[in-house]
Amino acid sequence: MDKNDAYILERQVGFVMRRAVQRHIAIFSAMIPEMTPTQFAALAKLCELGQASQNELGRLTSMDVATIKGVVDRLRARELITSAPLESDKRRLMLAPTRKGRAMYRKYAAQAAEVSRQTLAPLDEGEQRQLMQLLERII
Amino acid sequence: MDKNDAYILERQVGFVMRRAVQRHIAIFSAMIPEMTPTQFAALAKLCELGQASQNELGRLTSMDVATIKGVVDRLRARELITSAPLESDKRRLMLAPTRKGRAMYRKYAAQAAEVSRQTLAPLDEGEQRQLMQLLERII
DNA sequence: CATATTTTGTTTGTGTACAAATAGACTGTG
DNA sequence: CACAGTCTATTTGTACACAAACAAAATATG
Repeated sequence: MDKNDAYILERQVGFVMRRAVQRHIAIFSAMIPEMTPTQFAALAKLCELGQASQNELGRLTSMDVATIKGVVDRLRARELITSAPLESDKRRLMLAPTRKGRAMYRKYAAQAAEVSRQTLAPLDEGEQRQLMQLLERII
Repeated sequence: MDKNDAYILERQVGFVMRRAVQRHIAIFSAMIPEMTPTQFAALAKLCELGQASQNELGRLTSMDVATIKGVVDRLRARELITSAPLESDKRRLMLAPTRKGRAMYRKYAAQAAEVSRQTLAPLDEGEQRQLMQLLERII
């Protein structure tokens, strides 16, 4: 293999993104030890929607069926959301935030925004916008 | 909460990066179903080094002690690497790729590079460089 | 030299993440 | 209406990822 096409782990997008996500999660759990980024994402989306089926919530938060089930189970165990089968479509499990869940969301929304700011802190504003736009295009 | 500081999940770096990583992993496992990105990373780094202790390999691939142990166990189970306690320092577990492991690495190195290309394919060359540089700065 | 500290590795527990198989409920089409 | 196909949710199994607690070995320091 030539020097020019050597596989250099540190220069692969996947590796760099993985490390960036690791740092982000570390910042998140330092700022908000009460819940994980995934749990907060699901709670936030459900608060935004008011209610949603488990499947719907999974799609909107990019979690597959098995993953969203686990997240929902844990949020429900902590009484942050409720779930009930839908009368008009018995396949679907309708979810809604509890009062406690909405309070939790309100309490941490500002902190969660701050997590994003800290994650991007090494960059100036223009670079932050750039990074976000580039990332959105490789999704 | 004001409209301007509403928490919009889709605009948070963490969420966007998580989705980008998901897409990357999907591309990887389509191109290289034989092993995971993590396993390939560990194998690639070990092939580059020739040998390394488990801890060392973990640090260089950004995996914590528990994670690297699992990855090493699976690579060893497939006889892609060997491990042996070091005589001069009995705490350390020295790892080295087997012939089979090196062959596996050689076989897939080009494909792994192609995974990175496909992940970045929506961007032109300048944008790809930009994204990589920005990501490296938020690690 | 003795012991406090650090380093390396293991174990356990929790939480994503995804594939594949299953079951029940709905929808569309003949 | 019947039934094939689709949708929703669950279950199981595998694989990261990290925290915390532990043990053994090495190193540092007094």
